[in-house]
Amino acid sequence: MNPDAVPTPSDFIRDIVAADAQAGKYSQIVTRFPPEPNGYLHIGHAKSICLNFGIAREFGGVCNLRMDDTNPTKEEVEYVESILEDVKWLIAGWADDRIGLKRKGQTPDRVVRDGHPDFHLGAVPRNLLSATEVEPFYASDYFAQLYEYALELIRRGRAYVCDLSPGDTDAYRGAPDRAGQDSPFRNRTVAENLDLFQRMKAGEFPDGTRTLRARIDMASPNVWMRDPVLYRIRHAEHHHTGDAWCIYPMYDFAHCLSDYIEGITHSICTLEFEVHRPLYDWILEALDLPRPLPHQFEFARLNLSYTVMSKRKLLQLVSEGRVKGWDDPRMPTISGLRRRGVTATALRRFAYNIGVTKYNGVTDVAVLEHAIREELNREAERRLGVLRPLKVVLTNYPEGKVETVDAVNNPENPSAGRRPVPFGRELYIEREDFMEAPPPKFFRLRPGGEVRLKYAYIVRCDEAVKDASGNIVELRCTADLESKSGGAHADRKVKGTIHWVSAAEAVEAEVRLYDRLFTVAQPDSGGEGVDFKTFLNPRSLETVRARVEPSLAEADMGGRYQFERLGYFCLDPDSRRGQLVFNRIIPLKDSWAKEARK
RNA sequence: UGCCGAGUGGUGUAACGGUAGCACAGCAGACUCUGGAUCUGUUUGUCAUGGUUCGAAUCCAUGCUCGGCAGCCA
Repeated sequence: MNPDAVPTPSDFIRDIVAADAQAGKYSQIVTRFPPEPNGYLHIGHAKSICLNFGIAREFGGVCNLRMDDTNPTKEEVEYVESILEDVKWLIAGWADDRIGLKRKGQTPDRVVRDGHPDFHLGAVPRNLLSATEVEPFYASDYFAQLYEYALELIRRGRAYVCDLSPGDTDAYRGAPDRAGQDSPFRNRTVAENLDLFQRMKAGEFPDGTRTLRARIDMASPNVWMRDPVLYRIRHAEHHHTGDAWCIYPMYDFAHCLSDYIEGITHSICTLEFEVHRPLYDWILEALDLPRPLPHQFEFARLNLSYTVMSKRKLLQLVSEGRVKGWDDPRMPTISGLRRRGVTATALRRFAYNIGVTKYNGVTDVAVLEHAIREELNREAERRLGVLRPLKVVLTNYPEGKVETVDAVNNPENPSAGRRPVPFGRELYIEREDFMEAPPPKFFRLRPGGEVRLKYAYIVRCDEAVKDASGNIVELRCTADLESKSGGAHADRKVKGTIHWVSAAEAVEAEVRLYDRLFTVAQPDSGGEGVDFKTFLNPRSLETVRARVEPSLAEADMGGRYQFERLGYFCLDPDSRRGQLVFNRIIPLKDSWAKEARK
């Protein structure tokens, strides 16, 4: 089954888009995904990507990828590149024909309507240009146009240059339940504002000495309407525009106008921007723009149990070395999940399953895990691998004899075929599949007990050999030579079946076993002054030397395998020729673990 | 204590005045050469109180609870 063959999603935002499309409000639906390149994308962004690109594909529209890069001091090209890669990976084969990009280096076209400036820059039609000729949109590509819009706002008496210091600006703003006070610079003349703003741009003033502010209402119950800052002075190098500018627009000013310039119809963001919506609309309306205005809609961001989602916290984990990098397989980043082996289709299915609402809840990470297993169970070929090897000698099996057993590649998909696996006198089995004094309902090997070796023989354990300190180092067993799988007398039933590898033929591999990064469901709700890192799981990564069946020596990067009875695994990029490194994507559900806890 | 928003089983989400459903999780069982998968059954819910209505999760009122907002961050 195609994992994307799910019913068309429905939610309150799609309802709005559908109604707008129905009413013929727009010639085309245009959404946008606007990350700030100040960190790596995480699974919360994946939710947003699935929403925005999903709407684009369902309504025959486009979703522009835009870098929201208006703050030079926090943004870097490394982040731009990772964002591009992550988005492309996540939408590949699904909505990659809907991504809105622009010609490299292109900036908005200038149109003058009724003497007022207007700018437009739409996405380049697909297949018109090759991948090397296009790039994402950048808010910073609109700095010149935004500057013109700012001048227009000043001319209309809707913006002014304010000389208040940052501290005074705060003080004048008042509090949520206390009106603010007008800035003493609020009533400067248009000419003076124009002059000052141009000089701000020219670099005449140091950082923090002046701002451009919207002239709205210092007594507004919505603090974002209390003459919000539109431009600040920052003599800083910008990753995309270099040193061309020393004034930079604020989010609220840049975002709505970027949306407008690109012809966005539905600007979908998260709940915390709800209080900014009046400002979003105010700016666009104050400019009296000639084309249809974009509208902002808000949905609840994703919160996942047992992890953290804020870029600030993820950055902290990276910079403090708590994880190996942004793409550490334990990270909820898209690159981390990708390296871990999680597929894009699983992420999309997850996004579909959780839905879109305005309720700010916490999604159980089990929902994600289920989406991952569901696909992998269907798709992944099975292999035999032993994570913690315990040697087994079949005392009645001829020395030096090697036979091959016939193993099923994927019981969920017969067309995946079968493969030969070597079998011999000396084997490794999983240490935890043997217990000297097992509890009830332990269906694996025990002294005197029998177990089926998957695809091979039923064996009985005769003796557990121990070293001087009492550790079990080897099991001596006898095989029922009549019981070989597929053989004439194979139908004898035993309660347990375990996996194994042939000692002589198995290859060694490093296997990285990942567990949740945090020990508590909500690490960032620890209460006052409790650092989320307190709850870091010290055992989130365990590395073992495993033995895996020889066919895995040819495992390919990007391949995903189920090691039978254990979980799903994929090759890590750290692998070298002859040095396999596997990541455990996710373990199989383990109902024995549950039983054992009782 | 100003403004904005949200409350449906353990979690997430449907039902748009007409049988409260789905998914995940849980539990019980069947089946199984993966204690996987699959199948069957099943526990648990409309924040509260009033009102409108033949009928309310849905409409109205009041209250309660939770989240967001006072960056020259986004």
